[in-house]
Amino acid sequence: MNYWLFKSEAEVWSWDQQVAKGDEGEEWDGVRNYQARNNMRQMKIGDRGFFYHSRAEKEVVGIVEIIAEAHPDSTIDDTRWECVDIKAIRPFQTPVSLAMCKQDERLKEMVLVNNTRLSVQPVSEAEWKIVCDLGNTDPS
DNA sequence: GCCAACGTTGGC
DNA sequence: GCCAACGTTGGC
Repeated sequence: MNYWLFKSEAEVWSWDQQVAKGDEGEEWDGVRNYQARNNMRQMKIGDRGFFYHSRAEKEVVGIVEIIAEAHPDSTIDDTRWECVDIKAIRPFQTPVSLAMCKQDERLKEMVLVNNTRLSVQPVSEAEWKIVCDLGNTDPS
């Protein structure tokens, strides 16, 4: 299984909205960046991801699961752009802030810390466990 | 609200 | 194919 991280501004698409979608989940649409899209193309059903609120909160707030692999983005008439579908699995007991990640020596290689502009990123298994641990949250 | 970093566009 | 100009993201 692979691990990922999805960024969203809470004003645009929040964790609460994702949770409200339940098991049906929702398209992760609107990505207009090739690196982010390429990451989504590598996702498999059952992969897990962090849900991160950028800009205002800057913290990991929940865990999601990939429920549909890359398909054309329904919000644009341009075949270049694809997206996956995700559903909420569980919220973080304690949100893990960007500042916490930056302070943790073990996370200094994390894409979140080093490439702030990438909106869909890979997370290593070790990083996954560390962040879940920091958030007192079940990593499974 | 500002601005640095980055990605994309388009003229040449 | 290069690179300047521009637009957007996201941390601070």
